[in-house]
Amino acid sequence: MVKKGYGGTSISDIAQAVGMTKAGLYHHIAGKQDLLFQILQHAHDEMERLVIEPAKQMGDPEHRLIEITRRHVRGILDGGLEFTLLYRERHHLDDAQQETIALRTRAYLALVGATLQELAMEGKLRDLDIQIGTIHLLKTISGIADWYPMFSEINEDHLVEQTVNFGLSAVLKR
Amino acid sequence: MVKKGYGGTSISDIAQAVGMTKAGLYHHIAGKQDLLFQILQHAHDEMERLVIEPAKQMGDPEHRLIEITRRHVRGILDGGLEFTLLYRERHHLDDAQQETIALRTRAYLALVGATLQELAMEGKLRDLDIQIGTIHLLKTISGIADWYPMFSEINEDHLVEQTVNFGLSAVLKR
DNA sequence: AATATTTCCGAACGATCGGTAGGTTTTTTT
DNA sequence: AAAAAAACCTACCGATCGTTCGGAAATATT
Repeated sequence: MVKKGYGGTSISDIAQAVGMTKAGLYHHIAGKQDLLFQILQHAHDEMERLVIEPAKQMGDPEHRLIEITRRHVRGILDGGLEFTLLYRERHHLDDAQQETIALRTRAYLALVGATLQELAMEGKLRDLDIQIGTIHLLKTISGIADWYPMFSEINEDHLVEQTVNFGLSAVLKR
Repeated sequence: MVKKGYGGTSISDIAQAVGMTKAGLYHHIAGKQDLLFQILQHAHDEMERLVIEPAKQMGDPEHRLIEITRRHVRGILDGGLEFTLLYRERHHLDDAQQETIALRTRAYLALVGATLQELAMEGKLRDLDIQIGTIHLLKTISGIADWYPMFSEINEDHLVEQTVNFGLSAVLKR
């Protein structure tokens, strides 16, 4: 589904991938739409466990921003968050499900936004629009999931550090 | 198709959108797959006309980078390049078509990469991996198409300048 | 060993998919 | 005004879609 999209992936495809029949698979899922919802919920669960919670422990906003970037990129590379790619298929959900996902996404955005705000008050931030900076920062990170499979010769640790530097340089005075 | 994806958009949907029947539409297109190919080709045509050609006229690499960013973002906001979003549906094409699109994409990437290389030789570039920096830069820009519809209250000129600053700060010593 | 529960499958459903054949209407060319 | 070409439609094709049902295996519980 990551490769071929929601509409391009049939229930038969999924069933075959897990070594089952369609009917057998339907004993475990409530439907195709709900499967997508569960996947997105799981992705957010992992995001909170591996990125948000650890980051919230950090008092210093600069270190927090570095930690968020590092852990988020690492999460994508480890494949655990790769289905963040399915986030863009959220329009296939019903309104209530979309709202649930939107809330969790906005919470993550707010965390990064608040961190930039703190940095601004410490005088460490460049003269930039915090909202736009926040989104650009997160797009740079989440975008890795889009292109990294095509450039897999790049060393993972190297990519993590380069991304941290790229993001920090973009928003911090340095 | 931008909203619902290639697989999620039927020929009937498209026909209805242009006020025609399926059979009527088929008088103008060779098939669904070829329609996607033509759209991507057109997007690249526009990209070359509105972004690449003007940028190639500029001798100074810093001004060239600014021009590329400004024109690419402007192109997205003007909607003419919005279907860059369909770029991620390229796996629905056959191998030959995919290669054609990949070549044109790589050419754009190479233009930005070469510009960063020039900046490096002028000593204006930060200590960064040019390949990764290039991709991050272009992801920041093209990513706008993903989220701007959800934040359409942001002023367009403001977004353009903020994006130029974000990108330049990320890669240039300043 | 008997029973209950979970897991899975074969077969089929109505709906929709991309695509086509043949003919009618509209427009352009002469 | 006649002829040619382009635009468009109705009706249908086989294939596949998501989903369901009744029952068969397999597993767990007693």
